[in-house]
Amino acid sequence: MELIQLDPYRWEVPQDHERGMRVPARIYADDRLMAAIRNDQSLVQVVNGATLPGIVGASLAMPDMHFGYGLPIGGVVAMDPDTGVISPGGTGYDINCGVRLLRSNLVEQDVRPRLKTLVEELFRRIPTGVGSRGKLKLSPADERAVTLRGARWAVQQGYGSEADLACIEAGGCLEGADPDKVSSKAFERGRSQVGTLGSGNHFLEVQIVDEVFDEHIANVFGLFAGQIAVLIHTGSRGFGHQVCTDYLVVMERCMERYGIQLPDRQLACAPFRSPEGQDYLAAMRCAANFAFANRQCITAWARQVFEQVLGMGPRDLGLALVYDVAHNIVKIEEHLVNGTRRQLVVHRKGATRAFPPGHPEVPPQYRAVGQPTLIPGDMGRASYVLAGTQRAMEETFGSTCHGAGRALSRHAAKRLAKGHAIQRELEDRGIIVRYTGRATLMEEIPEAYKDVTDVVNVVHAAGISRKVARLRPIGVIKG
DNA sequence: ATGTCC
Repeated sequence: MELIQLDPYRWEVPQDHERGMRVPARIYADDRLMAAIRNDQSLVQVVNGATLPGIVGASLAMPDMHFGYGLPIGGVVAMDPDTGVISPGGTGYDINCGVRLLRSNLVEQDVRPRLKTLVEELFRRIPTGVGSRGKLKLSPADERAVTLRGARWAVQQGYGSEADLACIEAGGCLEGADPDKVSSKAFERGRSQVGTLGSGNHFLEVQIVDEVFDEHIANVFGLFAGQIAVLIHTGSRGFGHQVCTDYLVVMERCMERYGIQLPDRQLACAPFRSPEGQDYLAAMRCAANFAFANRQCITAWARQVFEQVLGMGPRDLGLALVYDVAHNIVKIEEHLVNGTRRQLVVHRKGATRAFPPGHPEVPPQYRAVGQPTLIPGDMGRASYVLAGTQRAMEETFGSTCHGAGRALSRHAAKRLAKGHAIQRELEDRGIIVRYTGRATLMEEIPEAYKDVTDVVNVVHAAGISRKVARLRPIGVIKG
């Protein structure tokens, strides 16, 4: 297909009517990242996204893009609510997979002597792995409350504070969730999974702020070089997975009736205003709220572990929430399209909201500098804190990348990891790792990922977010 | 990502 380089960081596949494209596809990458993308199936997927009814602007892909279900991971598509569709594959299986960052009053020498104990206690207290079950015993009524109230439910149970809620995307609770649109099977799978980490690239890391790129914004976010921080990466576990599974079936059944034809059945979708579309939206919001509550509970336990292991009180620790972002979600947002304010159905799938300075949805304490945007990398290299920009608002519906992005398939990663003592190799570099699944650790070997620094440099240079700080892991727990 | 095939 035709792929035109617009500038050093932007590429376009022009609208091709024969392919059914309604808009162009646009990809953010430099030459090196594009070399990996060019012959990848994910390029076909971002082009396929351009065929979705009602799509506005362009089908977008971030530099961490890689192959996913239907749309690439790293994709952003925005639809007109009156003429467009909503697509479960445009959000992904792990609804509201996301990340939250806690800052602290600590520096490395405060934790290094107790680091092994700290990581072991975090691992003991926070359930990890596929099928992991938490210590919370929820009644069906409790679980419904989780889906309606999100992180607020967790705070009301004593897990964290009101101050935390102010530092979560959407306040940790999406309006319009309807548990009656969620299957009993999803509720059964989720019942024991609030407050669990899961598997794959999900993790809790103890990190050090390794380099500050923007002193002013870092200061506003409460970050400084040498500081200890905690990054928590998890989602809606089996609950969201089941919601996605259920609604893919619903959409596949109704697409023909709505006269929707697409190049890939994995893009299954329904008109946004249809009953099926609205039901998915309400169920997706339940799963998003489940994930916000999940991260909130884990946060409370992480704080307790720090207090016990370091023998410090909460005020001295200062483990305050910097921010919590969703990576896989559908949001109804207002955007300027060719000079006109419009409500749009924004699908972010492996992409992060990056709202600019002055945006009303950025918490007041950060509003002058833009929304904190959290980019987890692999467990051996780094993660980043970025800030949202006006250019993101103008070009990417206020979105940026979400992580390093896989360079190797899980199978290829396992093959590469054979013969590596991953845990020991990381420990030799001062990174303590505790994990549940050996196979997962192999799939997550740092070399399986693109270098998150390359990805972040592209979104920074393209102007769709601004580099604030780099963090490096010293303690990791994984599923 | 996921009770990694009910």
